[in-house]
Amino acid sequence: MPESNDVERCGFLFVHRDTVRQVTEQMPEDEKLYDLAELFKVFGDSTRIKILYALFEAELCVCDIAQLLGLTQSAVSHQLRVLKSGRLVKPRKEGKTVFYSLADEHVRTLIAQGMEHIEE
Amino acid sequence: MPESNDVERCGFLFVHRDTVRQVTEQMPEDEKLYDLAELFKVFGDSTRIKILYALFEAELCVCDIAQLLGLTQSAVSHQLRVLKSGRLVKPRKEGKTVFYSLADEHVRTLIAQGMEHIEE
DNA sequence: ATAACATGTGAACAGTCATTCATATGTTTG
DNA sequence: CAAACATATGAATGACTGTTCACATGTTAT
Repeated sequence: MPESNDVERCGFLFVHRDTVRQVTEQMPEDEKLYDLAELFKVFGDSTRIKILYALFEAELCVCDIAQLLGLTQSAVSHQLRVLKSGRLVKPRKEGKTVFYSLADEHVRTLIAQGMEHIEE
Repeated sequence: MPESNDVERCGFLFVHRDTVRQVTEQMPEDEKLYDLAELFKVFGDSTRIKILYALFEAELCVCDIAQLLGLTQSAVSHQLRVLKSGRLVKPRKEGKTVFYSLADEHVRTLIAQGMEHIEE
């Protein structure tokens, strides 16, 4: 943690005090920023992205996802846990099998937006 | 890496061969999925999110960002490098100081979409 | 009840990452 | 040129993460 005394100063901020105020007023609370970073962290793994893409088309059980993507059942289960705790997918239990599907439409929009940035 | 012989099979995929086809046809190439994950990884850190939020309001130099967010100059510089290589911010050199600003509007949209998901 | 099956989970390991510290690069000023 | 300043960078460290392996849990069928 840096000193609270402003050891570092380049002089620009003193000229634009209103900018400082705007930034600090607009900035969300630390907890929200942390949560936001956590959300993006969930998208930040190619295995999880693959799983989400698979669920774009249809509800699938753990075993299906594993086969379809060439992954271990255990790996898929671990990642579904992460996706579930991020509220990106939701489970539906039917006997001994569990079907997963996208939790809401934000998932599609976010991934689509990301793809746009990649492909520009 | 799992066996190519399908050791694991739960039987559901055989019933819906068209679903398998849909998923595999719709799935982007591995490289694109990897790049997409890389992009989200850049958003997946609260320090970088803070920096982006600060740049929402105004173009800022490294020193300004450090002061404004209570971070080390070195830490900010390292993170700006990550943000720059992800094409989320762009630099503008003016003498010895370097001003950074958002690279395009996707940044705002993506963060806004993420916030929506958090706050729902 | 026992066996077969689908999924969940904990420990362990290797790889990745953010921060700090020291220092280098490049620019302006005296 | 030398000193001051803004920024960049490389190495080191501690923390976190994804996968694998072994096994536990819970369900269905015989």
